[in-house]
Amino acid sequence: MTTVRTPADRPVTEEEARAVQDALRARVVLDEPGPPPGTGRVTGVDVAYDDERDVVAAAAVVLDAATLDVVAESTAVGRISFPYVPGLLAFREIPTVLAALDALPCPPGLVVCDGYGLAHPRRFGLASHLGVLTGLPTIGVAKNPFTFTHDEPGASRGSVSPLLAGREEVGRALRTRNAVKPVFVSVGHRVSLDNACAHTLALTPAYRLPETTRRADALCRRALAEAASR
DNA sequence: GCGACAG
DNA sequence: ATCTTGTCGC
Repeated sequence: MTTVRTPADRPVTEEEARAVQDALRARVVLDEPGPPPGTGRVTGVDVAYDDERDVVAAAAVVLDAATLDVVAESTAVGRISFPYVPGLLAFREIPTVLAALDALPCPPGLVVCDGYGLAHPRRFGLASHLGVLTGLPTIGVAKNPFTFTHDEPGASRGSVSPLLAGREEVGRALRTRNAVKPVFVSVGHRVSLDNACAHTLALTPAYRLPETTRRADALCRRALAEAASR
Protein backbone atom coordinates (compact mmCIF):
# COMPACT_ATOMS: atom_id res chain seq x y z
CA MET A 1 0.00 0.00 0.00
CA THR A 2 1.49 3.30 -1.01
CA THR A 3 1.01 6.52 0.83
CA VAL A 4 -0.39 9.18 -1.43
CA ARG A 5 0.54 12.78 -0.88
CA THR A 6 -2.34 15.10 -1.44
CA PRO A 7 -1.76 18.81 -2.08
CA ALA A 8 -4.00 19.56 0.90
CA ASP A 9 -1.44 17.89 3.17
CA ARG A 10 1.80 18.93 1.55
CA PRO A 11 1.47 21.24 -1.42
CA VAL A 12 4.67 21.38 -3.44
CA THR A 13 4.11 24.33 -5.72
CA GLU A 14 3.07 27.85 -4.80
CA GLU A 15 0.01 27.42 -6.97
CA GLU A 16 -1.04 24.32 -5.00
CA ALA A 17 -0.43 26.12 -1.73
CA ARG A 18 -2.58 29.08 -2.69
CA ALA A 19 -5.34 26.70 -3.78
CA VAL A 20 -5.19 25.01 -0.35
CA GLN A 21 -5.57 28.38 1.34
CA ASP A 22 -8.53 29.28 -0.85
CA ALA A 23 -10.19 25.96 0.02
CA LEU A 24 -9.53 26.01 3.77
CA ARG A 25 -10.40 29.66 4.24
CA ALA A 26 -14.12 28.82 4.26
CA ARG A 27 -13.65 26.86 7.48
CA VAL A 28 -12.40 29.76 9.56
CA VAL A 29 -14.80 30.60 12.40
CA LEU A 30 -15.01 34.32 13.16
CA ASP A 31 -18.18 34.56 15.24
CA GLU A 32 -16.88 33.21 18.55
CA PRO A 33 -15.39 35.51 21.19
CA GLY A 34 -12.89 32.89 22.33
CA PRO A 35 -11.72 32.13 25.87
CA PRO A 36 -11.60 35.04 28.34
CA PRO A 37 -8.09 36.43 28.96
CA GLY A 38 -6.46 35.35 32.20
CA THR A 39 -8.28 32.02 32.38
CA GLY A 40 -7.30 28.53 31.39
CA ARG A 41 -4.19 27.98 29.32
CA VAL A 42 -2.38 29.81 26.59
CA THR A 43 0.18 28.19 24.32
CA GLY A 44 2.91 29.80 22.28
CA VAL A 45 4.31 28.14 19.17
CA ASP A 46 7.40 29.11 17.20
CA VAL A 47 9.87 27.69 14.72
CA ALA A 48 13.61 28.04 14.08
CA TYR A 49 15.50 27.07 10.94
CA ASP A 50 18.88 25.79 9.87
CA ASP A 51 18.69 26.17 6.11
CA GLU A 52 22.21 24.79 5.69
CA ARG A 53 21.30 21.47 7.24
CA ASP A 54 17.70 21.61 6.04
CA VAL A 55 16.50 21.24 9.61
CA VAL A 56 13.54 22.91 11.30
CA ALA A 57 12.67 22.83 15.00
CA ALA A 58 9.32 23.82 16.49
CA ALA A 59 8.33 24.43 20.08
CA ALA A 60 5.04 24.65 21.95
CA VAL A 61 5.00 26.15 25.43
CA VAL A 62 1.84 26.00 27.55
CA LEU A 63 1.36 28.77 30.11
CA ASP A 64 -1.16 29.18 32.89
CA ALA A 65 -3.04 32.21 31.59
CA ALA A 66 -3.45 33.70 35.07
CA THR A 67 0.12 33.40 36.33
CA LEU A 68 2.01 33.00 33.04
CA ASP A 69 3.87 30.10 34.63
CA VAL A 70 5.02 27.34 32.29
CA VAL A 71 2.73 24.34 32.60
CA ALA A 72 4.12 22.13 29.85
CA GLU A 73 6.32 22.26 26.78
CA SER A 74 7.31 20.16 23.81
CA THR A 75 9.47 20.30 20.70
CA ALA A 76 9.61 18.62 17.31
CA VAL A 77 12.33 18.47 14.68
CA GLY A 78 11.89 17.88 10.97
CA ARG A 79 13.04 18.67 7.45
CA ILE A 80 12.22 21.99 5.86
CA SER A 81 9.17 21.33 3.70
CA PHE A 82 8.61 24.61 1.92
CA PRO A 83 10.64 27.75 1.11
CA TYR A 84 9.79 31.07 2.67
CA VAL A 85 7.34 32.79 0.38
CA PRO A 86 5.47 35.85 1.68
CA GLY A 87 1.86 34.78 2.01
CA LEU A 88 2.73 31.09 2.24
CA LEU A 89 4.53 31.02 5.58
CA ALA A 90 2.12 28.45 7.01
CA PHE A 91 3.37 25.73 4.67
CA ARG A 92 6.88 26.23 6.00
CA GLU A 93 5.94 26.27 9.68
CA ILE A 94 2.83 24.20 10.23
CA PRO A 95 4.00 20.59 9.75
CA THR A 96 6.55 20.85 12.56
CA VAL A 97 4.29 22.99 14.74
CA LEU A 98 1.58 20.33 14.50
CA ALA A 99 4.09 17.71 15.60
CA ALA A 100 5.06 19.81 18.61
CA LEU A 101 1.42 20.37 19.58
CA ASP A 102 0.77 16.64 19.26
CA ALA A 103 3.62 15.96 21.66
CA LEU A 104 2.11 18.11 24.42
CA PRO A 105 0.89 16.20 27.48
CA CYS A 106 -2.12 18.51 27.94
CA PRO A 107 -4.60 20.55 25.90
CA PRO A 108 -3.09 23.83 24.65
CA GLY A 109 -6.06 26.12 25.12
CA LEU A 110 -5.64 29.32 23.10
CA VAL A 111 -2.70 29.16 20.67
CA VAL A 112 -0.66 32.30 20.01
CA CYS A 113 1.20 32.28 16.69
CA ASP A 114 4.21 34.30 15.57
CA GLY A 115 2.71 35.90 12.45
CA TYR A 116 -0.71 36.68 11.06
CA GLY A 117 -4.18 35.22 10.87
CA LEU A 118 -6.79 37.21 8.98
CA ALA A 119 -4.24 39.87 8.09
CA HIS A 120 -3.10 38.05 4.98
CA PRO A 121 -3.37 38.54 1.21
CA ARG A 122 -6.05 35.84 1.05
CA ARG A 123 -7.23 36.33 4.65
CA PHE A 124 -5.73 32.99 5.68
CA GLY A 125 -2.42 33.43 7.44
CA LEU A 126 -0.53 31.04 9.68
CA ALA A 127 -2.78 31.51 12.73
CA SER A 128 -5.99 30.90 10.78
CA HIS A 129 -4.46 27.89 9.06
CA LEU A 130 -3.32 26.33 12.31
CA GLY A 131 -6.72 27.00 13.86
CA VAL A 132 -8.62 25.32 11.05
CA LEU A 133 -6.33 22.26 11.09
CA THR A 134 -6.51 21.79 14.87
CA GLY A 135 -9.92 23.26 15.70
CA LEU A 136 -8.23 25.29 18.45
CA PRO A 137 -8.81 28.99 19.11
CA THR A 138 -5.82 30.87 17.64
CA ILE A 139 -4.52 34.41 17.27
CA GLY A 140 -1.56 35.88 15.42
CA VAL A 141 0.85 38.39 16.92
CA ALA A 142 3.37 39.68 14.38
CA LYS A 143 6.37 41.95 14.76
CA ASN A 144 5.91 43.70 11.41
CA PRO A 145 2.97 45.19 9.49
CA PHE A 146 3.54 43.03 6.41
CA THR A 147 1.87 44.76 3.47
CA PHE A 148 -0.80 46.48 5.50
CA THR A 149 -1.13 50.09 6.53
CA HIS A 150 -1.79 51.64 9.90
CA ASP A 151 -1.61 54.90 11.77
CA GLU A 152 0.76 55.09 14.68
CA PRO A 153 -1.14 54.14 17.85
CA GLY A 154 -0.88 56.40 20.93
CA ALA A 155 2.38 56.19 22.87
CA SER A 156 0.96 54.42 25.93
CA ARG A 157 0.58 50.68 26.43
CA GLY A 158 -2.87 49.52 25.34
CA SER A 159 -3.25 52.06 22.54
CA VAL A 160 -4.43 50.62 19.25
CA SER A 161 -4.96 51.63 15.65
CA PRO A 162 -6.56 49.60 12.90
CA LEU A 163 -4.40 47.53 10.58
CA LEU A 164 -5.92 48.15 7.20
CA ALA A 165 -6.17 46.42 3.86
CA GLY A 166 -7.71 49.30 2.00
CA ARG A 167 -10.68 50.13 4.21
CA GLU A 168 -10.98 46.68 5.73
CA GLU A 169 -9.70 46.25 9.30
CA VAL A 170 -7.75 43.01 9.18
CA GLY A 171 -6.07 43.42 12.55
CA ARG A 172 -4.70 46.01 14.94
CA ALA A 173 -1.43 47.68 15.74
CA LEU A 174 -1.28 47.31 19.51
CA ARG A 175 1.16 49.11 21.78
CA THR A 176 2.26 46.63 24.44
CA ARG A 177 4.96 48.84 26.01
CA ASN A 178 5.02 52.59 26.42
CA ALA A 179 6.80 54.32 23.53
CA VAL A 180 7.94 51.00 22.03
CA LYS A 181 7.06 49.82 18.52
CA PRO A 182 3.63 48.13 18.52
CA VAL A 183 2.87 44.53 17.68
CA PHE A 184 0.38 43.55 15.01
CA VAL A 185 -2.51 41.44 16.20
CA SER A 186 -4.96 39.57 14.03
CA VAL A 187 -7.63 36.97 14.53
CA GLY A 188 -6.80 33.39 13.69
CA HIS A 189 -9.77 31.12 14.41
CA ARG A 190 -12.61 31.18 16.95
CA VAL A 191 -11.45 34.41 18.66
CA SER A 192 -12.68 38.00 18.25
CA LEU A 193 -10.27 40.82 17.48
CA ASP A 194 -11.10 42.61 20.74
CA ASN A 195 -10.37 39.45 22.66
CA ALA A 196 -7.20 38.77 20.68
CA CYS A 197 -5.91 42.20 21.69
CA ALA A 198 -6.95 41.66 25.33
CA HIS A 199 -5.06 38.35 25.38
CA THR A 200 -2.00 40.00 23.87
CA LEU A 201 -2.03 42.67 26.59
CA ALA A 202 -2.45 40.01 29.27
CA LEU A 203 0.61 38.23 27.86
CA THR A 204 2.84 41.31 27.80
CA PRO A 205 3.34 42.40 31.43
CA ALA A 206 7.04 43.13 30.91
CA TYR A 207 8.11 42.88 27.27
CA ARG A 208 6.92 43.97 23.85
CA LEU A 209 6.27 40.41 22.68
CA PRO A 210 3.89 37.96 24.40
CA GLU A 211 5.43 35.65 27.00
CA THR A 212 4.12 32.76 24.90
CA THR A 213 6.13 33.87 21.89
CA ARG A 214 9.25 34.61 23.94
CA ARG A 215 9.17 31.21 25.60
CA ALA A 216 8.46 29.31 22.40
CA ASP A 217 11.17 31.24 20.58
CA ALA A 218 13.79 30.40 23.20
CA LEU A 219 12.77 26.75 23.29
CA CYS A 220 12.75 26.13 19.54
CA ARG A 221 16.20 27.72 19.26
CA ARG A 222 17.48 25.37 21.93
CA ALA A 223 15.87 22.42 20.17
CA LEU A 224 17.46 23.42 16.87
CA ALA A 225 20.91 23.77 18.41
CA GLU A 226 20.52 20.39 20.07
CA ALA A 227 19.34 18.78 16.84
CA ALA A 228 22.29 20.27 14.94
CA SER A 229 24.84 18.97 17.44
CA ARG A 230 23.86 15.38 16.72
C1' DG B 1 7.01 45.27 -15.63
C1' DC B 2 8.99 46.66 -10.77
C1' DG B 3 9.20 46.64 -5.91
C1' DA B 4 7.46 45.05 -1.34
C1' DC B 5 6.66 41.34 1.40
C1' DA B 6 4.59 37.53 8.35
C1' DG B 7 9.06 34.14 9.58
C1' DA C 1 14.29 33.59 9.83
C1' DT C 2 19.60 34.31 10.27
C1' DC C 3 24.52 36.45 10.38
C1' DT C 4 26.43 39.13 15.28
C1' DT C 5 29.67 42.95 20.08
C1' DG C 6 29.26 46.25 22.31
C1' DT C 7 26.64 49.75 24.10
C1' DC C 8 23.27 53.32 25.69
C1' DG C 9 19.71 53.72 29.13
C1' DC C 10 16.27 52.67 32.79
